[in-house]
Amino acid sequence: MGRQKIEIKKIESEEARQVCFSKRRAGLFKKANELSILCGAEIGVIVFSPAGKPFSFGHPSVDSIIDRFLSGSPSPTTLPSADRRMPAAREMIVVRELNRQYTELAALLETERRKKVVLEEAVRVKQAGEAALCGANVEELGLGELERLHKSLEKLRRDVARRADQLVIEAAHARSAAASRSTAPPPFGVNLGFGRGLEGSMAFPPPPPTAFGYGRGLF
Amino acid sequence: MGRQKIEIKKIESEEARQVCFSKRRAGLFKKANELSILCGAEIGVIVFSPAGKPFSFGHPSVDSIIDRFLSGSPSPTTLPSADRRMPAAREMIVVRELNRQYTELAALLETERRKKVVLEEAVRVKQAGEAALCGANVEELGLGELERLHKSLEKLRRDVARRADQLVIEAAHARSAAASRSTAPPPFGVNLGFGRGLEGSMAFPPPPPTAFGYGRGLF
DNA sequence: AACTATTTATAAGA
DNA sequence: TTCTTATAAATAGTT
Repeated sequence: MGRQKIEIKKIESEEARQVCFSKRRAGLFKKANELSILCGAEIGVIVFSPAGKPFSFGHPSVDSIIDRFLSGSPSPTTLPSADRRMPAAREMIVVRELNRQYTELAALLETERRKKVVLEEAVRVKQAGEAALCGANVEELGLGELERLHKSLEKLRRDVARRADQLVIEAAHARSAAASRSTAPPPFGVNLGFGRGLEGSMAFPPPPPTAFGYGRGLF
Repeated sequence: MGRQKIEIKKIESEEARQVCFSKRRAGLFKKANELSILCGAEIGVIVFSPAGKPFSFGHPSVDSIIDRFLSGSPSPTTLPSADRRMPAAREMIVVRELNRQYTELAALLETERRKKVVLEEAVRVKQAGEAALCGANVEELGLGELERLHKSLEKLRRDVARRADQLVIEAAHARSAAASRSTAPPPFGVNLGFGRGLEGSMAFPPPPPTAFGYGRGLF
């Protein structure tokens, strides 16, 4: 829906995928909100981004929707009753092992990501700085080159300043960075992240007056 | 969206409301499906019609989404409500979910590592070129180095601006950028003995065998 | 993040 | 409910 029709298949470009995800998630939540208001329906939407970050929309709240759904449906997915005998011992060990590996991997990933950021910065600085640092021969440059160099230097200067700030911050929060990673402020009344207690119905500007049984009560 | 614009407020006519609900529910599910495919996101949508009838869409399945959402949220209020049903089966689901997350993380880590390799290569190339050009060694971009670089860049920028004012045009100085190359993707595979993370069950298009995955048709 | 050319979704009507 | 159609919305690609 835009400049060109696209095929509905996985977007390969990571960046494009992220952009598309943000746009369409917003669109999806808007649609859900409109449906709940227009038709007095109760709706819950949960989305995990490709990176695994959870987003949710709920009217009146995601949890109330989930509760209603679970209590109303006798869980059809559960496997045949084949493992009711010895659940605890072995299972617990496995769970713990999985948890351990998970944590380990997560830490590793975090480390790699930090390294990557530094490397990316290094590449950028080198790219732009190469000409600058080695350009003791400014006197030889023409006007066009000078203008271009000037622009890139402005940008580089900002980048470097930002990078310096980042390093200071990273140094301070290197340890706690893995745990709390909230980045975006709540666009509208939806949950961003795992935090509880902030969800609810007030999804868009006009909080639905609701004359249909469910209030905006958070339940 | 149609013959005329409508205000987003509750539709009074019962019939019109029902029609609108059907159309928009279909639209919402379609959007959810597209998002899950395009962006590789996991999505669950639950809708209760004004009459109280439940509809759901899930990729890979509503239940897996709910489970992931609940297990990811250390909430004292939500976990109990979902946990009071089938303890044994839930354990299994948790294990599967952990395994799924593990696999996902491993893939993510692999992606990051590959990127890092490419970046390292780029840095090496740049380093060689730079050393050849001016002998400067900026490999370790610590905070101190960045500060110095920042200062020198500011100065250089001023010099350039001044230089531009003189409008001295001389011979152009062309310099081609260093090329970057990609490296071979090393294999990566870790998995415990637990089959697949998820039983791609009632999903939308992926598992074509089963009927269309949305709607649980209770009541 | 903002902008548009297009594609989609959908409100009415049949 | 389903189909059609005029029009409002969403959004892909671009900047």
